[in-house]
Amino acid sequence: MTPRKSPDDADLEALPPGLAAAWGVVDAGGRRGPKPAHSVEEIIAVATELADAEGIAAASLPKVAGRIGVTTNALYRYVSSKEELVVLLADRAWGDPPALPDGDWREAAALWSRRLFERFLSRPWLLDVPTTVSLTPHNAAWLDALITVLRPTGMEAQQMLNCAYLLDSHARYGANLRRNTPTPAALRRANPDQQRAVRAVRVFLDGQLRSRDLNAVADALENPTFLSDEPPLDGFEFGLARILDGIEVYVRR
Amino acid sequence: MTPRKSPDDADLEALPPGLAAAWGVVDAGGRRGPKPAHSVEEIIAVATELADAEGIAAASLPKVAGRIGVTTNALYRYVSSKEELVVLLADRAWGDPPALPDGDWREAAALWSRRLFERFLSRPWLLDVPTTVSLTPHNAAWLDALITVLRPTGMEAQQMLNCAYLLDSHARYGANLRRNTPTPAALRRANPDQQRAVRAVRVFLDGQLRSRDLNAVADALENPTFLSDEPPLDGFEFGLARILDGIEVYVRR
DNA sequence: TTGTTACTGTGCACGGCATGAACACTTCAT
DNA sequence: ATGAAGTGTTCATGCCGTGCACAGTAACAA
Repeated sequence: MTPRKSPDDADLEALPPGLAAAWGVVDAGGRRGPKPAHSVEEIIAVATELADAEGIAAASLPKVAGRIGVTTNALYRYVSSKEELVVLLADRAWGDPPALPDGDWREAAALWSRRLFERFLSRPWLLDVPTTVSLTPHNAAWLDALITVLRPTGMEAQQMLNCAYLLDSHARYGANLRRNTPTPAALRRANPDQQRAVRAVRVFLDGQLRSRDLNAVADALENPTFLSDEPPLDGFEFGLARILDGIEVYVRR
Repeated sequence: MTPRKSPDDADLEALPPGLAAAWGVVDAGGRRGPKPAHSVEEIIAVATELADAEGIAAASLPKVAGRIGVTTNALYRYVSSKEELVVLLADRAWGDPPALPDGDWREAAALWSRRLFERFLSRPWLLDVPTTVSLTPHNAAWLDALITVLRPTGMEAQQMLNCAYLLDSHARYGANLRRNTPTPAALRRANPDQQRAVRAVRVFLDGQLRSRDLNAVADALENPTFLSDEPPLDGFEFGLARILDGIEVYVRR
């Protein structure tokens, strides 16, 4: 099931760090010596816990190792570098793509983007992972799911990819915005200090913007911005609708 | 010209690090003691050089200090933390927004997004700056420029902001993609090692994708992806056209 | 059985990073 | 002139990722 290194594979050395590992392609080594006491899976799981709890910076090698009960350097027996660990971490965090209805590409694409958005909301640290290695298994599975439902539109492969980029980009950006700007509801739930901080930023920015004649922005920021609580009006859904409309225009030639 | 701290300002302590500094709001301190031998401007300029040359990681406090000819800790007399420096760095890198034609909102918005895209291409490290502090002066000026040309569409302030987010998001994502995936032309210019690396990735991914029945993706990747060289066909322009179409549909109700 | 070999986890070490605290020195306000 | 405020340096701490030598262990070869 899991592909192994074989002579006809391209030179694995030339691949960016983590790529081969993410796809499960590793020279599985002989079986001499002590059995490893742990596993890459365990390491990823622990790192994920840490990242979930305190952000990506908390998933450092010393902290992961400490929680596993092992020296930092022992991790290098499982993972060739920090970067590789992060790639594996990110791939795992994507998880499996949702099942998409076929028949209505627009509805399917909307669902795809919403699910992705929610993924990013629930694992905000995923937004902090640099996206140098583009395609890893889970990641690719998401992409495949989307392209599959887009095919009936008759678009070319290129353009389907570009549509996927649009929807992915939007989900990321929206999730990032929401992370930095709590919704009114979340704000009401927040502690007084946080509420005061948010208010301070608003007041400060309004003052600065107006004093520099950036009134267009100041006006737009007056009522709390991106994500209101009601889905049909919030920024994510608005942008999603625009993107889908734009694609629809294109599909209808 | 430069606003100073005054008693009626909101509590500056509650603001995220760098925000107040970015807007030039600082308690300007007495004028006792030795004159500073350097300036925040100089520090930012040096840090920008370093970031331009070797990426954001090269703009570390020791390196900046070293190049200025001063101890690392001396920088703390000008900047209260690394984070603040990065915010200032990013704001400066945005630069001034382009002049936009009025009369045709669509053309203006397209121009805005293209210019932003180019900005990100020429300063890729800007994509690595976490966007926690959203609005800084240059940044806000860009936003203001766009909103100003969108106003004639009659959209509400909220929706204009959301459109700005769409265009910003697209520019960022596109620039990031291109950074990781050289265009065919750039690839031809690259050295043999890089060419081999890119080819290795392509071959590897194709193999992996097909062996997992992710053929939709594999097919889409067959011909080199996002950004071809000819503007009307590349991924950025495609996505931009979709977004603008989507906005146009909305504007025409 | 006895090496030999490959692999494990540990200990030690390094250099880089952001940042804090004490200090000597300089300049201006009083 | 004196003292407060502000400058840059020195010393220090605690993180981080990573390389290397080592002792131990388990499978294979003789």
